[in-house]
Amino acid sequence: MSTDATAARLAFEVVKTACSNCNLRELCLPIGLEPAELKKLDELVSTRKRLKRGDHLYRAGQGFESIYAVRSGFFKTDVLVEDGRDQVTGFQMTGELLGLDGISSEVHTCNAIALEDSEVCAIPFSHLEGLCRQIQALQHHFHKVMSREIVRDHGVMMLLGTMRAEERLAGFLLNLSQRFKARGYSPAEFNLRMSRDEIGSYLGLKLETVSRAFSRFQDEGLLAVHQRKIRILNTAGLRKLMSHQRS
Amino acid sequence: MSTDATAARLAFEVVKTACSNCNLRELCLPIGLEPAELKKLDELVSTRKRLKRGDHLYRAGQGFESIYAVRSGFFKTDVLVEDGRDQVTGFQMTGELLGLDGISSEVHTCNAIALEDSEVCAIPFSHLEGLCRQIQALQHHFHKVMSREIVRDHGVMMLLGTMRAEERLAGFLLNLSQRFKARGYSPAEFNLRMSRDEIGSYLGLKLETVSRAFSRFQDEGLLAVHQRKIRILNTAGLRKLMSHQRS
DNA sequence: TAAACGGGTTGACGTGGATCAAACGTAGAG
DNA sequence: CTCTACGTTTGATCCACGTCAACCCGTTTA
Repeated sequence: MSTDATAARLAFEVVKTACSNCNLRELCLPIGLEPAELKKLDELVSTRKRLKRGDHLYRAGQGFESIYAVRSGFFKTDVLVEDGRDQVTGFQMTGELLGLDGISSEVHTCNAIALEDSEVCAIPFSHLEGLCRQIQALQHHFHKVMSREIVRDHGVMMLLGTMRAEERLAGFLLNLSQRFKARGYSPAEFNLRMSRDEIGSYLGLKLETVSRAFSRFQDEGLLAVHQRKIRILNTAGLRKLMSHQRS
Repeated sequence: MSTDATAARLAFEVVKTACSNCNLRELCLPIGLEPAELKKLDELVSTRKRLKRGDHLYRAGQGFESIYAVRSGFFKTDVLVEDGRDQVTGFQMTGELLGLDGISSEVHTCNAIALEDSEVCAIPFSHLEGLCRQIQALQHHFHKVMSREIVRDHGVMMLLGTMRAEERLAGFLLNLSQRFKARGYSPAEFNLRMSRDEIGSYLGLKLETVSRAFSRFQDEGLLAVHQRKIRILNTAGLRKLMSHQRS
């Protein structure tokens, strides 16, 4: 890329963002702040970044400086091991934070990849820590967000450790549904942004198994599946399927 | 329990603890603090709690107030779902923190159970947050600890999602070995504090599978196993086993 | 309009680990 | 010292999911 083009692109990317105007403030960090505090946060979140589908937001091994809030779009995070194994560790949508794993060692431990054209707010971490020392509500909220990530991970461990294929997929779909709902979208009808292979990687299954489970759900009238377009026809049925203990 | 006995027990339990004298300070929170700061921390960590093998430190659903640092002993955390499923989400040893999952919703989301007679320091969380606002080094360290927990969970997800039984057990043993080493114990010879069933639950395997994997490791000369006493004979072999990608 | 391509579906078959069952320590209790 | 109990080991069998392979479908490229 030429220097000119880079400059132009940067000029385009570095957009002044205002948390105080952002319609995500209930999902993201600024929840429950006073106007004066919000203003401080505005100064903190200085840059927005646009990414095209397939772009890396960051890569494993890269130095950690900022966490990111998804403003629009959809991401996945994955870890790869030298022996070729890889695992999708999460999917992130609007209002969710990316990069918390990098705090521990000052280095990102996974890759974050846009699954569609997306926009994120970069939050320089040392600034965030500074502000957390000033604003108790922000500090507490940030701690809650990190803790929620730990709880979420425990849920995934549960899923991977104790559930069979159809239960895992049902759990995954119900989780997505609920997150879409929380963002004002239909909980019953949505487009998957990820491939069967990526779902499989997240759920510890092969893509063929994921595909078969989709087909079976459709046969049983739980879902209408058309490529990546999903319509949930029987939420209760999916939920019941998940709680069928084995043994 | 009679009121007298309770009072006596409480009197016994509420021991003044001094972080500044604690030999764990490299593992726990106080790393890299100034003497004056350490003194403040001393005031924060007011109580120590003793637990007998099998005691619950806290239970899922219980209100969250404090996080705990393991001073001595060994713990497991597990989540149970109403349908009867349960999963061990982690094992904690000296210097490690318990209860971070409770921050998100002010309620503990898992059970913490002592696997041997143990002692913990209770750290009232709101006090900790207060101190984090005053002491930058403590704040940063705490954030690192939370982030490390997230990274650890990703590792477990990797293990559960992509590894086969022997690889999981090898990974588990190497992890334990490394943690014992970091605490000044032999990395090659240690006692497991948990049953085969608990290992299995953590690794997403049945106890029989764990037992068979132990036997095979012993046959192959990688380990000497005598009940819960483990001696690692070939660390490199275990490590190699783990990086044998499949497919 | 065809050809190439990537993602998805479906079928046939193999296998790793679950399940079921029995026997074997080792540790407390009487 | 025996009895009982619990955790562990080991064997035989089963099955859910992985593997391999063919085919389909929608999209992009020539």
